[in-house]
Amino acid sequence: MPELPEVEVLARHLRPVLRGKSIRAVRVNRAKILKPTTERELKRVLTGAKFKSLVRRGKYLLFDFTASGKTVTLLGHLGMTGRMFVADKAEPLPKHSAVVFELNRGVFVFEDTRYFGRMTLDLSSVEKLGPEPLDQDFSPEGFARELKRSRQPIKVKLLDQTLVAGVGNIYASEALFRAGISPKLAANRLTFAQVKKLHGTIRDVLAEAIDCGSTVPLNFSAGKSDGLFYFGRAPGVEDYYEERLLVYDRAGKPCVRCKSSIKRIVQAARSTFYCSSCQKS
DNA sequence: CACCATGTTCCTTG
DNA sequence: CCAAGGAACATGGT
Repeated sequence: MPELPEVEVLARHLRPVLRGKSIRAVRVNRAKILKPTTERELKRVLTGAKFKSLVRRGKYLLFDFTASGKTVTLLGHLGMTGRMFVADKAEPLPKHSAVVFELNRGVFVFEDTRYFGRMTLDLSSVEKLGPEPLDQDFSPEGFARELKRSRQPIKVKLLDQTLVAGVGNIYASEALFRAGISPKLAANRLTFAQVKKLHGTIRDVLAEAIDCGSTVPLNFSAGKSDGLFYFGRAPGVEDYYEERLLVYDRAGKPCVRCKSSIKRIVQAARSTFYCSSCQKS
């Protein structure tokens, strides 16, 4: 599920749901998710803690709690398949519930089929992140400066979270298509005009995804439909939202702009989708 | 059985 | 120290 927009939508959903909640008990079903925090440590620090606030940074969620006068921060990351939701205590937990926080009312569940996600007290990953793409400090000039230092293909470079935080495999392809830039172009070969264009399309594509996700009725309770989907993917909402992913997972389908066939290539062991006619350089 | 999947980190190589 | 490439992590869908 998770690139920046999905995580942002999740944060907006969770904030009011967690307001006023305290942690009665912590259950850990898969300690690997806590790394490098230990199960003991997590329980010691968070049992009895009261939820204060939630901030998204890149694809990470930072939960602040107050525990015996002090603030403790819990860092969450959804990995590839993670989900977080608050449900009634009586509801059956999904199969891969890695960590379950029992609240004064209900349970806060971190579920992750592939267990690539994180729920930890170690905040070091967040310190390495680049600027927030939707904030002012993400400037075309700074972006250009960083791109100049790399010879990697631009698509691969966009996945580097120290360059800009929150862009993932789907929106990287989408932003490049909108900018008309080839995913294979070396980062340091982009013209400043291209950098400015890409800077804009990154912001646009992420902002639109957030808007779109924010208006989808959300139901994060256990079960299949948790409401967090990419553009146009939510079952039952096709009627409301036009398909917004213009290239991702559209190999062989006609380009929305020029009708030529969308290509799939592999870069850094990940799929890249693009239009070889609209994205020549 | 084969291949694919929204992400990050660790290890190696240059 | 740095950039870059590749494997590893674990499970499920097609």
